[in-house]
Amino acid sequence: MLSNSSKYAIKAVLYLALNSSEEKRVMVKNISTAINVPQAYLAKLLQELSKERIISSVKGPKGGFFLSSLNLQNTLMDVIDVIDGKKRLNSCVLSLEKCDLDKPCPLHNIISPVKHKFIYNLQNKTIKDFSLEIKSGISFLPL
Amino acid sequence: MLSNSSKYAIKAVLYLALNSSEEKRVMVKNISTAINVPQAYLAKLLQELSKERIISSVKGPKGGFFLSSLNLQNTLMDVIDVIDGKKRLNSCVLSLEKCDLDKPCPLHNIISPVKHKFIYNLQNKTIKDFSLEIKSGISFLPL
DNA sequence: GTTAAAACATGATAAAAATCATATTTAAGA
DNA sequence: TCTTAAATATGATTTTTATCATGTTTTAAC
Repeated sequence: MLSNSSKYAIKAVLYLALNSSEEKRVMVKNISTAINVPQAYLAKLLQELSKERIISSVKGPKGGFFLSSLNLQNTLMDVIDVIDGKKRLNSCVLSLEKCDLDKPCPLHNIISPVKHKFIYNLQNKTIKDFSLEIKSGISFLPL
Repeated sequence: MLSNSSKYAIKAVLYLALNSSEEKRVMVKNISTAINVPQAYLAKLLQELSKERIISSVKGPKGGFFLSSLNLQNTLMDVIDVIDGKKRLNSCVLSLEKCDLDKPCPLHNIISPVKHKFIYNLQNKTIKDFSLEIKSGISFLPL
């Protein structure tokens, strides 16, 4: 469903949503220990996200990664799209090309409703929305 | 969520449910072309399922794979367990160890309800149930 | 301007998943 | 009993994913 890379990227982005700002940049090292993801690997992921303007960064001393208020308007689907590409999430559980409402595969009806809700949320809730939920104790970011 | 291997295995088992019987065995070659999966790879998967008694087989000429009436009582979860192991489906979307009802991760509430429904169906509907649904036109097995 | 701290770029390695190949065993049928 | 058709067993190869390593560029602070 989601690649490891996407999971890492989501965790990192949510971490930044909670712990960074224009003025308070965070460096890979700190993010990686906080969310428990190998540093060099995470660095690569963050660079991709940065290149696609999903997150922000500044080089040099006192530099690091952060989310601008514009970045906070992105969705987790934007993150996933950059890391996994668009196809992965949208394909049928059994990877059947021809599976659709008219000719649903045997697992379609079981999984379809959840998946749509899942995708709907991923592409409609902003990163800011998620961070607010975490701040208010509705959800959590354990390691 | 499901590995490619599991998807292949599920397709093969459902194919057998519809097209085989104690007397009418089907050989890998025919299954593989029917469900569009590489023959040698599928052979390996079927052998694992056979060893675990999820499906039945006889060697030699006129041999092949089939589902006994006992086999038809198995569930797709049995298939998945053999191919992917038990952990894969049950883990959190973000692979967070500590994600649970008490401390749900940000995606937990979005995906949890229907995932449970999915898993419930996988382990409670028999392969026979699925084949009946296909026979009655409720669901389909395209390629 | 020199130094140092950070992201950025690129590529090498390792591990896992998917795929292919080949020899062995079993059983039917002549 | 011999041949042949099938599954079975085993392992090699390829591809993808995950991980590691190292050099380059940018920028703050002195």
